Amino acid sequence: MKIKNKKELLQTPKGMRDILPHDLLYWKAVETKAEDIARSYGFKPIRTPHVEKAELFGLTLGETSDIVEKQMYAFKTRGGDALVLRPEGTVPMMRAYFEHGMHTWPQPVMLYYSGSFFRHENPQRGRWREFGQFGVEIMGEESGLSDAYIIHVFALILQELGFKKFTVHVNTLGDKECRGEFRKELVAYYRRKVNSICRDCKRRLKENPLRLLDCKNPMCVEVRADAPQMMSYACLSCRAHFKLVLEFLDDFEIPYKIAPHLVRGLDYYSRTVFEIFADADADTKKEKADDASTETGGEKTEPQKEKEKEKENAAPIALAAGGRYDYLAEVMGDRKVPGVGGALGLDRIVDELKERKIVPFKEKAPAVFLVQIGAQAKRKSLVLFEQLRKSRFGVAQSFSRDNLRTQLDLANKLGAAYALIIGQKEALDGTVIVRDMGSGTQESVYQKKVLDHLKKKMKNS
RNA sequence: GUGCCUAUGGUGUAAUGGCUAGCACGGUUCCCUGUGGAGGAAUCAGCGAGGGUUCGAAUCCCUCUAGGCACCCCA
Repeated sequence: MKIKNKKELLQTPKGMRDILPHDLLYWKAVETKAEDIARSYGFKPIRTPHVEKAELFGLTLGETSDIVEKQMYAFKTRGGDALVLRPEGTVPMMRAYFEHGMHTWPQPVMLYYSGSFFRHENPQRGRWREFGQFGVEIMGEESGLSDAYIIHVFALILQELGFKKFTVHVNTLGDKECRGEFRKELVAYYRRKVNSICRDCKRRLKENPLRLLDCKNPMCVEVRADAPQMMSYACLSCRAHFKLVLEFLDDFEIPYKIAPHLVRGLDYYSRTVFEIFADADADTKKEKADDASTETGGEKTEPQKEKEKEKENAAPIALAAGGRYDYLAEVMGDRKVPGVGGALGLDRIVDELKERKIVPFKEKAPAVFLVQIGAQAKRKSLVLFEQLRKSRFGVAQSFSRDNLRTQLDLANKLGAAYALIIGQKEALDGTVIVRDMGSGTQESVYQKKVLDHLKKKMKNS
């Protein structure tokens, strides 16, 4: 691989991106909200390495799964260890559970994490090669309450972030026995219909039959209508479990929909699986309509129209997803550890928030802007800066500038309530000019008294 | 990995194959080291890369690269 030009060198690798200051404020706000809620529901934070042993995922996700075969960032260390960038969060959690003997902790163990995960695939809407996930896990608890609890936490996070409407799609995959039964029937059914399904589905029939159910090809959708449903094959205990989950969801007043075709390909999944979609927001739709009506036609360029079309036709993207994984632990260790968990897709949530013009943080304008002219004044105002900051004032400054106009201009742009001006004269006689940026009125105050003076002013306003 | 579409300053955009690639926002400096929100001036900065067609290419063609969307897949 040759670097053909410098521009290419100055670009993030494919599917990777910088999160710039403005966007990072969104990220932080989302993470903070998620963290607050997770904490208040009893989850404890954990951080695991970005790198794990390659075999860990091979073992748990299946050597032949797409993820393991094609989508992992894998490399060998100088010592010859085969490592990978973590492609997901649940397996490392379970690894940590075993490594640190968490079965001796009070059960269930409830953890949350936030960080980057890596998947080497072609990027598209809401899918990056490095992506952020906030996840919660409940390990060591079999009851359907924990499934609903997890869903509730995610729903609450989305709600408090400002998503007015969302829907939880939920389904049960049964356990090893009843799912096996179901899968057999499903395969048998599709074998009979093999001539009416798409080519991909013919492949799925052999490799991953559960996936037959979520093919979008119209032909296959038709075939699916009469396909056997998991619910009819679920054993008594799985049914009871699912019923319990739904009852709790009712209690939590979470809008859910049973999605009989929602499946997971991996073997370690069992029983509950869910995905959460934000509904098209009424406000956003209205705004779009307004946009359209103000455009008296023909003014938008073709590419713009194309872009809008793309957006409108875009399939809804899951903001959160997860499920129960009662069989994961058995594959990894010598102990059965039931578990349930899921993750929020941070990239997608930030995208959706911006799309809906929801701003989950307050941009704080500084209360005070320090303006200084001349070397001596700079020293004085640095001292003042420290005092103000310690007293928890929002302070801004621009010590690299000397021009008074420029500094006031900046103070104005930042939206500071007051400008404190120290020049040669003030530096000498120990005063400071307090300028009200709203009214333009100013008064001269002794530097020693300026703190109290400002406190009073802020109180009154 | 496959298919379709796209690529012009930092951002958003304009230019029947033909003048020095235009405009808006932005950055910096100045008008103006002692008073911001308004002006004015200067300045920064671009045709993704390579090749071809042509007297002449931002524009047409090919390759590459990157991006978007979808497929695959989604732990």
